Amino acid sequence: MTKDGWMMRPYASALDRLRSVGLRPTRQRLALAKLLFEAGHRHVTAEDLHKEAREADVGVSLATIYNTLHQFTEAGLLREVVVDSGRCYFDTNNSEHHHFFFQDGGRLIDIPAHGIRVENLPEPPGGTEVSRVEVIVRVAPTRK
Amino acid sequence: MTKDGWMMRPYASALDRLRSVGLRPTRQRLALAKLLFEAGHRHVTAEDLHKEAREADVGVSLATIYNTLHQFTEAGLLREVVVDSGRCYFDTNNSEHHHFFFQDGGRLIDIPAHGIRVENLPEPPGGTEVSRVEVIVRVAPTRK
DNA sequence: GGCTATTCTAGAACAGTTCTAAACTATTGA
DNA sequence: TCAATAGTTTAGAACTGTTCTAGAATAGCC
Repeated sequence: MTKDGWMMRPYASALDRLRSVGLRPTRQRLALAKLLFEAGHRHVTAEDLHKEAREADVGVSLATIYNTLHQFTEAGLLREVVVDSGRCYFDTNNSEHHHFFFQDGGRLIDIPAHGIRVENLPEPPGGTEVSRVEVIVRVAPTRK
Repeated sequence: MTKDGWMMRPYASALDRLRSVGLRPTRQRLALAKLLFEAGHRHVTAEDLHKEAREADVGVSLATIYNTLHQFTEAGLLREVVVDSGRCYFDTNNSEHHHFFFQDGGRLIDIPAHGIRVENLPEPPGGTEVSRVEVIVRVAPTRK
């Protein structure tokens, strides 16, 4: 009942990813990177990831989940998406894009950048510069 | 040092507003409506409003602030704006528009709807309909 | 191996929000 | 006018998601 079921270099790309941003590849960070990045683009909350880690028999404390998510975000591996006060989503897709957000259920879906065109943006207020333009399309079940 | 400094019908429009959405005009709701709507467009958090109420010598509990903000939102008098996980803003401008958000300090500024054009929006996922399109332009102090 | 800086952890602390049950108040209608 | 009653307010407890803390564990280096 241990870590030996895993193949020889299961963390290869996770390892590279960590190295590339200068984060020491610890057991926990490797496991989380693997969960986060080896399954296509994802939107996870800290709790989601914690649960997944537990299910994958990876011992990681919640505090470490938070630390890691923030370190990854700071390093540019993740992007924080705010759509819901009181819950924080992290997006493994760090290329330019936007989101559909399901009001109920709280699910997020990517909209590729070319799927939306924002035009005619006014100048940012004096002394500031734009750090990101975020479009959130809130959707709800069709009522009829 | 009391409520007698106020002119004869200080709540006239607040009253109308409450009546128009079918909310019983209580002392607290009238006072909050006055604070919210008689000073141009505003973005407030529950705490902000609570503080203002205290400063205006209006006795209102925090629970009532929350109740009222939600009732007003439900009634369409306010709009909830999510830009920051763990803090909730309410916007007294319920016409179509978007926002600049100052990352530091957490200040919000309206961008009139005609100041931004969102085009080329993809269809919402099956079974859902768009309930709102929100554009948040995050800005930070120019660093040089 | 041993040393040191970094990382991890459990649990406490914290912030913002919601809940609860009891007290209060506006409205109705006799 | 005065109850009756349905809606509202309140203090404080509870809850949720997140951050902090201080000690234990670990990675990287000699």
